[in-house]
Amino acid sequence: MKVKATSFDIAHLAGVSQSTVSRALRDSPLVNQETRDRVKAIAAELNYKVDKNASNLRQQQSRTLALLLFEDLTTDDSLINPFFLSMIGSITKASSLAGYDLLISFQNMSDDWHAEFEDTNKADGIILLGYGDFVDYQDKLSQLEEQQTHFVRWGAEDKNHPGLSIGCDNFQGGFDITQHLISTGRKTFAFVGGADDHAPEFQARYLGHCKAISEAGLKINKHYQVEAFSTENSGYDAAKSLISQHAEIDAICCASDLIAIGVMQACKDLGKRIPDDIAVVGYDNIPVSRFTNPALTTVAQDTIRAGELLVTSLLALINGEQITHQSMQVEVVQRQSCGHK
Amino acid sequence: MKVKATSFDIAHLAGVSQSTVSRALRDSPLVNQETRDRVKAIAAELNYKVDKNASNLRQQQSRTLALLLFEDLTTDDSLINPFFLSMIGSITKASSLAGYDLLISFQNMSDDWHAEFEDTNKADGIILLGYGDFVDYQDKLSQLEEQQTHFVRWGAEDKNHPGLSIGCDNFQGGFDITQHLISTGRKTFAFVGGADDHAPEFQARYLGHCKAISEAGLKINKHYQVEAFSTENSGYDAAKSLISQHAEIDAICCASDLIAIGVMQACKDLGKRIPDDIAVVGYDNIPVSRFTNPALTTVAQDTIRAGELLVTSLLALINGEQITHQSMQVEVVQRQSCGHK
DNA sequence: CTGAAAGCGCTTACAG
DNA sequence: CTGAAAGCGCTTACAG
Repeated sequence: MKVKATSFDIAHLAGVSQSTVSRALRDSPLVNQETRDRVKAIAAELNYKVDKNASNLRQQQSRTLALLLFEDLTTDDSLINPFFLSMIGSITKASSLAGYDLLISFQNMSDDWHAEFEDTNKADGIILLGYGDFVDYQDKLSQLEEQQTHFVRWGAEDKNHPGLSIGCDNFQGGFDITQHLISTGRKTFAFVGGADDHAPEFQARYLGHCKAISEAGLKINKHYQVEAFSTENSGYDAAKSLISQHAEIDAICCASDLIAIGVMQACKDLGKRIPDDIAVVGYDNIPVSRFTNPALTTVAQDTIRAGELLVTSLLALINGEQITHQSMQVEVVQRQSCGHK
Repeated sequence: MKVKATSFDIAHLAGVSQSTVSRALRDSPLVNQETRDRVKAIAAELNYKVDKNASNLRQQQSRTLALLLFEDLTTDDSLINPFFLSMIGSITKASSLAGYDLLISFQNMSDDWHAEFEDTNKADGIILLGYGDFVDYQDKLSQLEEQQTHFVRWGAEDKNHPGLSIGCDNFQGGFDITQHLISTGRKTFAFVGGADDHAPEFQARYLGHCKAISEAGLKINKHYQVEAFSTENSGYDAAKSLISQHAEIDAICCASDLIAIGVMQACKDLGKRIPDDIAVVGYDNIPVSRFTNPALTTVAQDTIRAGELLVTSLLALINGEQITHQSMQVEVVQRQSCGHK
């Protein structure tokens, strides 16, 4: 087994006290420059690294953030929503930039709530990501708040929901893309994705969608909204029955790109041409959306920015600053699936 | 600020010593059952959680694994290969099952090598994931080995490469899928994806591909192999020039599904029908491969199993057991892009 | 500018 | 079965 050097070993070799070693390594101005250099040189030579457990224990902080991902919909690991994966990437990057490590944990709603990361001093704060069932969620959030855990959540704001959330303007996104569809002459709109309060993000997109329709003087038909959670399969199944029952639909707004990919497949299997017979649009602008056939028109959320915002807000919270809900802009990305030329 | 209970607080309330509290909480048989229950009850009431920093420091272990992801190809966060995302999922699951937390870090090859996770006692071992440039990689691996860091790597085995690796049989995968293509009557094969020793996984797939071709008595044409790294764009660009120069090609094997998606797009843009004019097959069986149009024939790697294997092997290594390279089986998944009916 | 000392909150030999 | 004590490896007031 390898035996690690401690600050005492360095002190011994440098002929100074251990406290001086500790100060030198942390670049304390209290230490003579020459001493500092000498200590650092020896530390480098011994391949010395500060023991984080000791340092964290002493400082009562971990310089670590925990990212909890919820995805109750499925037990299949491969179905992680690519949008969240982008978020994982940007969150990881943002926390590393801030000098924090990132613990990650996938959880089912049904799981024991693993949010003891902060309680055990393994993390200074928690980021929550996921479109799990929001109603179940609520309780757990309250619990976190009660324990005075520092956390931020990606998602819709909700007056009566505890904690801080950062999210995109889902209502606006649903509105914008639907308006775009209307401007290209579509008349009969369907929406695939849950629109109840169990999935507030999807609901907001749906409400924006509806607003655009009524503003245009078109009719909203309740039967044209069908439930789906964010997987290709779920979208496929939902669209198949929807379209076969309602041949008059000429545009489908999907609550996510994953759903849209399934919906497009269903259209093809039913002999509907996209976009000639029917327009299909998504939401998220996941990487593959440019490569579907036809390329998917969708709503982009800036995941880079989102990751940064999540991390900086959480850090602010940890530092005791006052933070409020933030809503980010969205943008319609026009491709071919809507018939846009 | 919340003030956390310590084991001393519990000791006080339970009327026992702090050492007894510690033992009781760890379910030591040394402690009287009744005392144990009482201590636990009080701990639960105070919402007490063992301080991991203190506990880890004392035990000189962290019960944490670090997952390092390399992806040098791009600075765009959204382009994380979905295959790796599946792996992240299964690794997270496997480590949580083993009672370990998971630190995650995306790194560029150019980065300072962050593998001090183990040196700082933040992690007991490291899992390396990524198809970065293997030649650069090599040095860093040697360094890890020198420092006696515990690590396992996802990927091809390489005689002269340091450390333990777990991977799928890429050669066999390349062989099997090419053979399948041959059996459907294709004659002129191209391969899109790097085939040099900078990307040994891709290379192995290519070599398997070549073996199948020569075994069938067909001709291998060097010009039909073009470089690409694992993104849709890269595949698209590679295929566009390949196909326009060599109209005779009737089958393209891609080193990854992402590449294949780009290749399919290029085929379409050039007016080639898939699979009628040209067959396209991928590698990885990422979730979206079922939803491309036509659905992509590909090679499946069992990511669930891979994640488990990676974690259990690493833990064995940490426990000082002797471990050797493991190669997992692959399986051809037949869909429509190869012309299979 | 430097050192001796206390203490972060645990776990675990050691003694009874 | 239980307690007093040492110690994991740091950081940082305190004193000089």
